[in-house]
Amino acid sequence: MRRKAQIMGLIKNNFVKYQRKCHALIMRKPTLTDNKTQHPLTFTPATGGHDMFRAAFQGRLHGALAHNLGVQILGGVYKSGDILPNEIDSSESLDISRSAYREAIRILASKGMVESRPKIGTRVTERDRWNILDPEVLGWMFETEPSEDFIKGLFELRLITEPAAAALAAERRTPDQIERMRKALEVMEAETLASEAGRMADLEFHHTLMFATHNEALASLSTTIGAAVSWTTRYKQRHKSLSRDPIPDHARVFEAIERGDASAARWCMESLVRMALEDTQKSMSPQT
Amino acid sequence: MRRKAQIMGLIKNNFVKYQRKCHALIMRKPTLTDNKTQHPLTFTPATGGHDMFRAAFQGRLHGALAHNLGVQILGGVYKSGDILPNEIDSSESLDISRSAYREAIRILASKGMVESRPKIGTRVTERDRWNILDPEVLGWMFETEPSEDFIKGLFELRLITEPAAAALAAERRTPDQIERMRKALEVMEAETLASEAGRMADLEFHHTLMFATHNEALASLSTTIGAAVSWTTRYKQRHKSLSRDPIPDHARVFEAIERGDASAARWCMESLVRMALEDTQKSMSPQT
DNA sequence: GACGCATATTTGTCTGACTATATCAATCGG
DNA sequence: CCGATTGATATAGTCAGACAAATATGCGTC
Repeated sequence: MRRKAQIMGLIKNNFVKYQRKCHALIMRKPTLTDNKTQHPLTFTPATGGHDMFRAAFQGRLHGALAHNLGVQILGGVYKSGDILPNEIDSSESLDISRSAYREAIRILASKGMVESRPKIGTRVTERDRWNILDPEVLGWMFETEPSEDFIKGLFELRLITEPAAAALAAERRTPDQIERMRKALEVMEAETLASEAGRMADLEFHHTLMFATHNEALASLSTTIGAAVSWTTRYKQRHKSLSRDPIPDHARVFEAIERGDASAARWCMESLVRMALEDTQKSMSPQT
Repeated sequence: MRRKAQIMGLIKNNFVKYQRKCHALIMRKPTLTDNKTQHPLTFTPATGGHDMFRAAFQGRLHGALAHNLGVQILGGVYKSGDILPNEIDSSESLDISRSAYREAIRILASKGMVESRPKIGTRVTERDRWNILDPEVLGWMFETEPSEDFIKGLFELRLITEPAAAALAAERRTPDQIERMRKALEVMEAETLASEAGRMADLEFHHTLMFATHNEALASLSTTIGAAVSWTTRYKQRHKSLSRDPIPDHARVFEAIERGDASAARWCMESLVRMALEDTQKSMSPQT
């Protein structure tokens, strides 16, 4: 194995030199960079680009493709049971290599959205099998206006988990976590939710809260829900100015947690989420 | 661009032929087939092989590798912040191609467990960033004995979501779903949880229940939790025979849902989960 | 009519080369 | 002496083309 590699290396080196020469002679290198500017797949952060998500595929081809395909599937361009064109055709028509295409498909497959088998192709799975709680998938979901039912469902989930989590957090939080939440709250007060920094602080607040439950599964769910919250908040903002100031609600939750009052924390959080749902619904109903 | 490729292709083709010749001469190709029979990665379904999960990577190399790496990461072989050996070395030492290795890494990356950047390598991310609610990840988790805290956390999550879901299901279930739950219950009664079929019926019961909430997010969470339930059940079984018969609990939940009594459904479900937690804890404590 | 077998098609795997990118060090300018 | 620019280097990312494996489909045989 090694021996082979060595020998091949020797042979190759000379050839590569020749190749480079040809390369340079035949045609100025298109550098791929100026090609990329018009590549149909360059990830255009149309959504504003939360760092959290952008990080996942900053300019990586397979990531961008997975994103696009994911959005298309969620948006109904490909329906459950549809079979995408085979790898050769797909990669060719997208003007990318088969490897890149395959890696994109692997990403989708790992989120349960497609399933590929030899001789069959790559099939979009049933909707109830795909993993919509994956933060990335959730992000894709919000690229196209998600259905009202879906958003309602999301809030229902928040309404179930977050109050319970707040109660647990009130019992288990560490002083350090209280400090972090206090800081986040201060930032929120200063910036309001209209700014990116304010939304980030909101996210930090909820995330720290979930983390304070010292429950790994719950914390993970938080990351997801946090993502959703951030999306809906943005969504809400876009349609009309916020009708109520959510800061007092947050402050009440915080105080309850700080003094370790579990049932108060639960109750305040429930009211907070309910308000948020109301706001979101209000901002959605006009265009119904 | 095209032209370049063509010309290079011509030049290369001849070279490649020569290369192959050398290749063949220097060392017989191990045909991969007879190599594979003893391939260290052949997925041995040590866990018994739930169809649901096995389907994800039936013999696929990248799937098996993702599985192995995933288990190793979850098991602490690679810690957060560790950087795995580079792609060339890894794929060589595993005796697989770089593509297969890369696809495995993509799977892991899409679950948030690793993050790879040029010149840095592939780094294991912070534990709180990985997506433990992904059904596959959860499955991997149970390959090595998960920590008691983790299991407790999982049950806490069940304790939060399932009663609420039962209440919603009581209000929204369709006749069809009642029928499916009844059937599942019957199977459970006939087979008990000791058999595979019985466990499957249990899973079907919970899944249908979650589905009956007509809440997509909740249903997705159910798939995950269902997976967890099935794993813990198996886990429980392995250590000692079940101490209590869980069928009556299920029956009570079912009846409440059938007659649309939301608060009863919530209450019965809560008691069911609590019992299950107790059983699981009992079967874990001995070896503490 | 049922069962086994060939075939064709599609994903899966392999190989090797090249590109892009980001870190780190060294060098140059202030 | 310090800082910014630049270059070297190592690593993931992309590409291209071949071959292997799997399996649904259709054919042929019994």
